[in-house]
Amino acid sequence: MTEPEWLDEHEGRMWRSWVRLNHELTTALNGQLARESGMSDADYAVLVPLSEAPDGVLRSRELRAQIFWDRSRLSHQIRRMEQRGLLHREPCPDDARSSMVHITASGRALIEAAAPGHVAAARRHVFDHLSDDDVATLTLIFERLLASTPTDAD
Amino acid sequence: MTEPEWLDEHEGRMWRSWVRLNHELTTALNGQLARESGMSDADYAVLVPLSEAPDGVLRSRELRAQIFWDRSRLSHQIRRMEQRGLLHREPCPDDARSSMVHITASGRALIEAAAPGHVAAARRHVFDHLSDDDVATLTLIFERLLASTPTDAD
DNA sequence: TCGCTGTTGTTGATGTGTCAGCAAAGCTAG
DNA sequence: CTAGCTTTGCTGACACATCAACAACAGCGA
Repeated sequence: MTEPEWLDEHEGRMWRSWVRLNHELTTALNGQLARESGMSDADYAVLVPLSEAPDGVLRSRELRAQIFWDRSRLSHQIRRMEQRGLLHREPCPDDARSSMVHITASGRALIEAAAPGHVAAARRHVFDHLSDDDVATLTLIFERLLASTPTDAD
Repeated sequence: MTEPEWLDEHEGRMWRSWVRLNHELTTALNGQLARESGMSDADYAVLVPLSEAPDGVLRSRELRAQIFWDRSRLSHQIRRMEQRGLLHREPCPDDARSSMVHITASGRALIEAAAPGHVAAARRHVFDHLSDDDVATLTLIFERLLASTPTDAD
C-alpha cells in the first residue's frame, strides 16, 4: 500500500498484457509439448534436472530446490510419473526420510526427444521477437522483481 | 526453428527467471486473494468485467472476449460461481443459444471488497519496483510478443 | 536417555484448466 | 425451405495445483 489505490492507465495496460501473454505462452508451449511428445510442462520441468544430474539421480529435496516446487506438488507429480514409468523412487541410504529419484531409460528418451521441439517453440514465440537488449532488460527486471518477492506473505 | 537449437546463457537465464517469477507472482497474488477475500484469481477475473458492465450483465460471449478465455473454462467457472451465489444465468432473448450472466449483490460486494487489497498486493510485488520507463518498456515488449502469438498452432 | 522441534515426503479433498464430444440454435447458399 | 456449416454453451473425464493434516525420521539440548 504505497501509492494511490488503483493502477493508472499505463500500469493497467502493462498488467493486462502481461497476464494475457503468460496465459497464451503457457497454452501454446504446453500444447506443443502435449501434441508432439505427450507430456506436460510439469513432466518437462521434472525431467530436465533429472536428465542433467550425474547418473540421472537426485534426492527429492534437491530436485525440489532446483525447480522451486513445494513438497506436495512434487510428490503428486512424482507418483504420476512413476506410474507411467518415466522415473522411479528408491530409499535414501543417508536419510531414511528422504528418497532418491531416478530417471528411467524411457524417461530419458522422452525428454531428449522433446527438448529440441520445445526450445524451437520457445524461439518461435519469444526469442525470435526479442533483441539482445530486450533479453538483457527483461532479465534485469525479472531478477529485480524476484529478489523482492521472496516467497513471502500476502 | 530459426536459430541454433538451444538457448544461450543469456536466453536461458531470462527464461528461467521469467518462469519462476510468473509462478511466484501468481502464487503470492492468488494466496492474497484467497486469504483476504476467499476468492480465486479466476473468480476475480470474471467478476471484474461483470461489475464494470452496465447493469452488471454480460452475454457469455462478451465476457469470454474480455478475459480471453475459452468456452469450456468459462462454463465450468460460471457454474461453480453460480453455486456460490456470486452470479446467475438467464436465457438470452436475442439468441436462444446464448445466455446472460448477471452479477449478484453478494458478487458485487465481494469484488468491491477484494479489489483494493488485490491492487495493493500488485503494487507491493510489482509496481513499487518498476520505474515509469520499466513499465513502458515491458508494455512494448509484451504487446509485441502478444501480436506474434495469435492463439495459433504449435 | 528423553523429549522437543524442524524436516522429509505422503495423502485426501477440493478447486481449477484442458480436451473431446455433444446438442441446440443460427446462418447461408442452393 | 432445407441441407450444410458455424457458433454457442454444456458436460464428463482427466491432469494438475493447493491446502491441511499426517507419520516417520533427524538433530539437539536437558
